[in-house]
Amino acid sequence: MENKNCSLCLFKSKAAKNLSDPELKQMGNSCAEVVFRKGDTIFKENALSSNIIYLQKGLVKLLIEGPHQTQILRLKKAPCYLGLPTTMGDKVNHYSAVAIEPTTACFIDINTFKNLLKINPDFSFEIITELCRNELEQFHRCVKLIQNQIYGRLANHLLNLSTEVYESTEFKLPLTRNEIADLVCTSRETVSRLLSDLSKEKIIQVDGKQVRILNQALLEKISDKG
DNA sequence: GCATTAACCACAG
DNA sequence: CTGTGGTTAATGC
Repeated sequence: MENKNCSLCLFKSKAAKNLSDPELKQMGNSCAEVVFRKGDTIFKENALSSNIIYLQKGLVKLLIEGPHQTQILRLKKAPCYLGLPTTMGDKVNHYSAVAIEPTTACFIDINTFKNLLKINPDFSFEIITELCRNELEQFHRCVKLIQNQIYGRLANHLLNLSTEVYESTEFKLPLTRNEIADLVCTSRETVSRLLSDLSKEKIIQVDGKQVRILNQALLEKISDKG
């Protein structure tokens, strides 16, 4: 494994910007950069985990086995850390991560990471902030899934892709209809139907996986009231 | 009752 | 992998 020089990294996380040169060197010595193709598994549920993963580039889905089927927990876009809860919280992963676009990730040894948390409070502060933001997002998503109807949940996902992930009103769906269903908790058929309904209503334009949002205001309304 | 919502099944591109 | 149609169960006026 070749040692990385994290000081020179162009994709340094907000947290890592607080690390001193020696600390970055320490991280680089126990860190491996790995490139994943679309569909590659980054880490797997129930496998032993001894690394914190920092996503430099790319897009990832998090999956967990539910009682009936696989549940897509959420999408995560770089730059971000992956597997903090699952690596710090237990010895084995409680969920899997799969790249859904070409992705570059750094695997940081957990002991090195823990040590950096202990010796650099500014670094720790940023990590905690990221974790807290995540938890808030989870809470909102949870309530939305439970209380909104499917129209609202799907509209919410489309808006999320548009505003958070791609930052454009036009984008290519990174998931199949089936996966969208697993993410917003419905059936594949319903996703198909609702997408064509939204298209008939001129709220979005759909061509295969290509989507353009035509009426964002209305989509937001649907996402709220759902 | 009657309407709506959404899942499940089947079948065709 | 998708889109559609039929059927059906649950829920709400």
